[in-house]
Amino acid sequence: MSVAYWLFKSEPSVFSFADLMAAPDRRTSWDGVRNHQARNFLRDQIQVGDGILFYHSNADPPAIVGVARVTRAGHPDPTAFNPDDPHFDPKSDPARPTWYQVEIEGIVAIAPPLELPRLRKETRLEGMELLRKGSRLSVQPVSPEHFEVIMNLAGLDRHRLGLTG
DNA sequence: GCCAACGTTGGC
DNA sequence: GCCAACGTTGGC
Repeated sequence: MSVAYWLFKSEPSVFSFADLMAAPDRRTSWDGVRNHQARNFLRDQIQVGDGILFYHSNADPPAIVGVARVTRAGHPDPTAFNPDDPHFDPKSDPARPTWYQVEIEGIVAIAPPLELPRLRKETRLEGMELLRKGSRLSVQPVSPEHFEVIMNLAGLDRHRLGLTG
C-alpha cells in the first residue's frame, strides 16, 4: 500500500492541533471545506493511512505544528445539509453531495513548531504549494520528498509514526 | 489593520 | 462567456 502526504490548514482559534489531540481517540471529521479543489482531494484522492502535516494559518507565527493520519477516506460532509451549521450549503443535495470530509487522527506534535519563515529559508522545500505566493488552498498535496525534509526538520521518523510507504 | 491574491457571484 | 464587483484567505 502506498502512502500519500497532505497538508491541512486550520486556524488555531477555530480548531488547533491541541484540540485534535484532546478529542476522543484524537480524531475529528475534517468538515466544512467549501473549496472545490480541496474537495476533490478529500473526495477522490485521500486514502486511509495517508500522512498529514497540520498547519496553523492566521497564527503568529504561522507554522506546521503536528502530524496526523487519515483514518477514514472521503464521505459526504453532513454539515452541508444542516441549516443550523455555519457551513450549511442550501445548494448541496444529499442525493448528490457537493461537499466531502475525511476523518483524521492526531499522531504527534511538532515541538518546536516549524515556523513559516524557517520553512521559506529551506531550499529543499522549493516549489512546495504552501510556500507559493498567494497560495490559499486549505487541503494540499505534499510530495514524498518535501514530507521527508519536514520530518527531518522536525526530528521525526515517518516509519516510526506508521507512515510507511 | 492592511492589502494582495484568489474565488465566487451575477449582470449583461 | 466575459468580467466587474464583492467576499474571503491569510501573510505581514
